[in-house]
Amino acid sequence: MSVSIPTIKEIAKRLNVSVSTVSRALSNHPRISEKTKEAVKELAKALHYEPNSKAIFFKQKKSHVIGVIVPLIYEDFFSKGISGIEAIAMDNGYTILFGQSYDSIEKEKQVVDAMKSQRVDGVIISLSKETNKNDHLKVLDAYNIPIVYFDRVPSAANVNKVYSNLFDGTVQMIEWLFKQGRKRIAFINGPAALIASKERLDGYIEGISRRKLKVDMQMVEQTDFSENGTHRAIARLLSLKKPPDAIISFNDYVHMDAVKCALSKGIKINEDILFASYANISVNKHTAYPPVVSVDQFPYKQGEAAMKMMMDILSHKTDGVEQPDPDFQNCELEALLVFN
Amino acid sequence: MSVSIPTIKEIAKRLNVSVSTVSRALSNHPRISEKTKEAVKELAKALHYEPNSKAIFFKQKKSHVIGVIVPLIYEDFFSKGISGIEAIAMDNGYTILFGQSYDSIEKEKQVVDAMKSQRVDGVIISLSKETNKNDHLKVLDAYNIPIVYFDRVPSAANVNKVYSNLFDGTVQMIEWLFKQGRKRIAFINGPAALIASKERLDGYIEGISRRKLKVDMQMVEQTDFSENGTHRAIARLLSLKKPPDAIISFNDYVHMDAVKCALSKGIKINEDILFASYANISVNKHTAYPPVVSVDQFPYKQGEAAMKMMMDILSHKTDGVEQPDPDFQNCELEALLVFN
DNA sequence: TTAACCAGGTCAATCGTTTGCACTTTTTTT
DNA sequence: AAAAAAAGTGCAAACGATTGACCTGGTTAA
Repeated sequence: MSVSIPTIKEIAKRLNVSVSTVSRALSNHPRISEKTKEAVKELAKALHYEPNSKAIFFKQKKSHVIGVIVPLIYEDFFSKGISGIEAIAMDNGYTILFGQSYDSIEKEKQVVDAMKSQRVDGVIISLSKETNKNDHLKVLDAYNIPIVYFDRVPSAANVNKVYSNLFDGTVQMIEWLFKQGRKRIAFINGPAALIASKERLDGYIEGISRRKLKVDMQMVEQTDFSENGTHRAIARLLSLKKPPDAIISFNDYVHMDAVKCALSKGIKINEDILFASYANISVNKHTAYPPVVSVDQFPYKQGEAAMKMMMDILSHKTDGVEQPDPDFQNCELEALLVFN
Repeated sequence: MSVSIPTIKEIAKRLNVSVSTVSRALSNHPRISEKTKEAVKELAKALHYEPNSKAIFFKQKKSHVIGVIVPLIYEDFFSKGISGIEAIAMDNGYTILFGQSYDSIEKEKQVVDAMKSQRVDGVIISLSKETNKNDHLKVLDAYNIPIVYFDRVPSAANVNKVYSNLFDGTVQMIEWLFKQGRKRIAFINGPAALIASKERLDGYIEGISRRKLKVDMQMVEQTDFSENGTHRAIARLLSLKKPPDAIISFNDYVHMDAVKCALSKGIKINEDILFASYANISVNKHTAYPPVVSVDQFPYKQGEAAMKMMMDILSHKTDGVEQPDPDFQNCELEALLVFN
């Protein structure tokens, strides 16, 4: 089975040259003659030599590994985000070290520590729910590990971040619903504590106001994301004297629960009431009642953008030297409407 | 910003002892006096010293990193599997290096190479679709990197693998449907080339036969997983003189498409026809028409089992020494019925 | 008294690779 | 033909931590 793994030493010995010559030959150093280079490369290939990245990265203080931390990988949004991150990483010869926070700060810290101890070159993170602080990530500073925040970003300005503009997307969605002739647009928001809720609500208010209509808070409900919570919200909306003719759900899960409840009350989905949502799961196209319109945040693209930003930061890092004035990057992607 | 990262050397210098003393003090070596140990540990804490795993792993030829390769992370099944893997890894001080094959052998090779070059301690892999060979993983042997196959396992016996028994699960599902009084049970299978299709079909045939009924291949349809493919299958089943009173779909995606189509033909879901499926997505509980019964493969548990197996293999690996007779582990988990 | 022993350390090699510097040969320039 | 430049290599240190072998000074047993 496992014969000893070939090293640069082995090649040097067999060719009767020094290890430094081999090292330089393999990296195409100009001071090495073509003849020697060829001999070395040939033998390297014959032995299936592969540089030991552990040793190299140890020496160069680089790992070519990026840590990626998300709250929950089985949320479609994040798994797609990771895919985008991974694609760009691969293209650049980087690999991904992976961790989940399960929306717990405690776990998040733990994962961050693991990443630190593995000496990743950088960390891309989507903060755990309800967190917009990033103190527990300060430890990475000491190790000079850059951080790119992704989607769930801290509010502070002095960080690198990639996120999408839900505000504009929401305004657009309402504009579109108006164009379909809907005037009583209801909104099932998430818990008020979430930044994501505030963003959406602000967009909702702006969208409604822009049409010179007054905002009716009767039309704004709230859910804790449980099926019951959503059912209560829907039930109240449907029991209004003037029930809505369009309902925007916080996300696709809420949307599905909303539809389920509305169906049971005999509502004709997307006829009596148009259902809209924020796209975050991909099964919609398979379900019987997808939302007619969604605000899509393009998680894959966001992932790509985050990794590109990371690559950029890493390439500008003057190795080992103190950064005089780190420029923080801010990438706001547009959220767009998609129709089913 | 980044002051230099503390090393063992730094501690030694400040305490005027040798690096070896520091190293031993930190690892609680009996030869070091309590006094020295305490002094060292105290300073280490004060400086926020953290061992450089790159250096350690380089020296010890261990990385404490496990490579995990799955076809598609945004398939619920795999993201849950990864979560299970990650949980056990965390508990054991391991981290996960992550890669997707996108069901392409080419990509799979690429990822395997990346893992190899990162010198992971082991690889857990779910093979890309339609592959049950593992030749391209042989390269890992040369580096003595153990492999645990997960869910999509090769048919060869001399490998470590974890998978679930779909055959039994399918038989059980049919038994249950019979108990509900259903006698005309149809089955929408996947492409014949897939092992997963064969497993299910075998279970189906066994389940039907066990009730001393003859298997009617009219009741077995096939889909290529496209919405149209599934619609065609459903359409044909519904147009039979004796249409089915139960339909088992290959998976939840197929199930949703099937329901969508059946609805449009006026079928009362789960009344006229009971719908069953193989659980692989978690949104089912939110959808309006979940399958009444599913065969669940418990991906999270499978992930845990795979990682535990890996830990076991790693702990039995007599470091550096040639393994005389590697014992291959085989873990077949039971797939169980779940009801909605 | 002297060898034997022990506690508590230190030394130095090692892992695989990179890289600045020094050292030979050539080749070129004067 | 001598000096200078260029080309091609080798030496050895370095990265951070581990570890077997080797000191040192004191206590104990013979």
